[in-house]
Amino acid sequence: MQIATWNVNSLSVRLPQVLDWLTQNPVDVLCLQELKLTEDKFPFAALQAAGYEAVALCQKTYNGVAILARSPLDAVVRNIPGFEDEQARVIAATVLSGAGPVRIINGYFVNGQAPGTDKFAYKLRWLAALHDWVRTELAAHPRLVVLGDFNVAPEDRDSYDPVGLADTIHHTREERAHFQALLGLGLTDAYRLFEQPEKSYSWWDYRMLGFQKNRGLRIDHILVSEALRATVTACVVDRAPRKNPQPSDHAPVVLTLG
DNA sequence: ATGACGGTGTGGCACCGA
Repeated sequence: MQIATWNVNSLSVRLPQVLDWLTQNPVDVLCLQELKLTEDKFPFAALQAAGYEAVALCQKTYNGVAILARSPLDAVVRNIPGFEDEQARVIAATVLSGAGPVRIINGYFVNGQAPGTDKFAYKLRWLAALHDWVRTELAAHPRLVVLGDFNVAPEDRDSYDPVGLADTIHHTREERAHFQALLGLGLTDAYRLFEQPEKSYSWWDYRMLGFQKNRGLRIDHILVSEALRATVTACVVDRAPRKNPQPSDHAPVVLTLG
């Protein structure tokens, strides 16, 4: 079973690339972030023609998340229960697999702009609410995957310039503590279960030849619960779509379960 | 210190992302 995450930075613009990628990478589940469209514009028909059902939480212009799957999606939850939020950032669903159901929580985590801003305070509140909700989800669904654009570089090796960017957004102690708190619930960063290339990232700035110079951050993550951990056989970043014309600034991350 | 690039909206630029 393969489960992938990809921040597409506008599904309207990137739909042809998503369909092309799915043809080359027929994963069982693809989780998308930054759809930037309303539900009436969501391409349900095109995805269904490609073999995928979809559930989405949409918002005009900003945010928006979706789960695409080859098998039926069940028990859908939109946003964090009990956390008032005007922004469309989370969708959860259960997918069936041969080995049993897998619970998926797909998040477009708050960016946070800069420490000290209202947006940063919102990011920390949002992360705290997510943590509490993930604990209850994990209790109900032992086979759990939490994935998406976390907007956190968990460690110095996840940043092209950990010294120059120390204590700036994605690199702060508070954000990293929240990431560690998620791991503390019994989740594992699947990417780090394996030897990976040095300086491997999932996002590169559009400006200043960021991708060509590999000035990036690893901020897109896939966390797996204890019950799934032993079944993980691979986790990779697929840099190929970042080389497309008109690419998203993020690359997909792909998890393989044995 | 700033902006660089790209997407969206009802625009002639501003806002946002990371």
